[in-house]
Amino acid sequence: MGASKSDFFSEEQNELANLFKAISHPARIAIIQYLLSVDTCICGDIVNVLPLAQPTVSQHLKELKNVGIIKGTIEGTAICYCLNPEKMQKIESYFGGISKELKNKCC
Amino acid sequence: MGASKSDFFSEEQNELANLFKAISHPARIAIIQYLLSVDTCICGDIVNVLPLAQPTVSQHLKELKNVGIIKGTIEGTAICYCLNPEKMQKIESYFGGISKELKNKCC
DNA sequence: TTTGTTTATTGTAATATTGCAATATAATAA
DNA sequence: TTATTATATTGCAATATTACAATAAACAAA
Repeated sequence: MGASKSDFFSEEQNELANLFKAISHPARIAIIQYLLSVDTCICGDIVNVLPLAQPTVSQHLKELKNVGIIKGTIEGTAICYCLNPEKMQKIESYFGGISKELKNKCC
Repeated sequence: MGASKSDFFSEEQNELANLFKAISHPARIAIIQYLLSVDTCICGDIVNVLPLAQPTVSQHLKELKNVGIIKGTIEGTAICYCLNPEKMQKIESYFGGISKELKNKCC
């Protein structure tokens, strides 16, 4: 058989996996970096920054939005995108927690 | 056409994407959690913990090893697996850096 | 209204991932 | 040597992801 036995794993494990899947593509990393590089939220021009067609970028943005990594607010014809600081901090904490636990061990 | 225009993205972007891809599967999250839950490195019994066949687990372990998230040392017939604290801290720092930068902005 | 602009959705082809049976490899024990 | 045990590799079928052309939807301006 193939792909994804997610039923056998916990909801938490699947959620974490989905979160990391959202940032497991170079185009989506590039989107995050671009949103970081500009001072404010950005309206519109994300498509022009990436070497991908508009529907593809739209899809990538959707995936980032689905897991809460970015937020988009409608601004007339355009949509303004922003990184979600809470989510970033949550991911940081997740790995911080792992690091902390690992300090009590040795290999 | 399909899948992966990685040539158009930077090496750093591809590396980050690959790192996160390694932890974007519930089985691999489960492996990380299991390695955290035991006090020492674990020799062997990872296969018994997961609802997957031995070759599948072996594959998942390989992917985690490839990006440096776990380390495996040969111990007689078995192999002892450990999480790599340096890698965990590096990921934590990555998101810490993002969080820090986001504090100077507002949406 | 029509036109232009921006983003989303649909459909589909190309590619990648997942899972496992079968098999191979490597090391130890008898 | 021949088991036995533990892990890795191969090959392949099932499924998921990626990319984009075509189209749709939503809104503003003329």
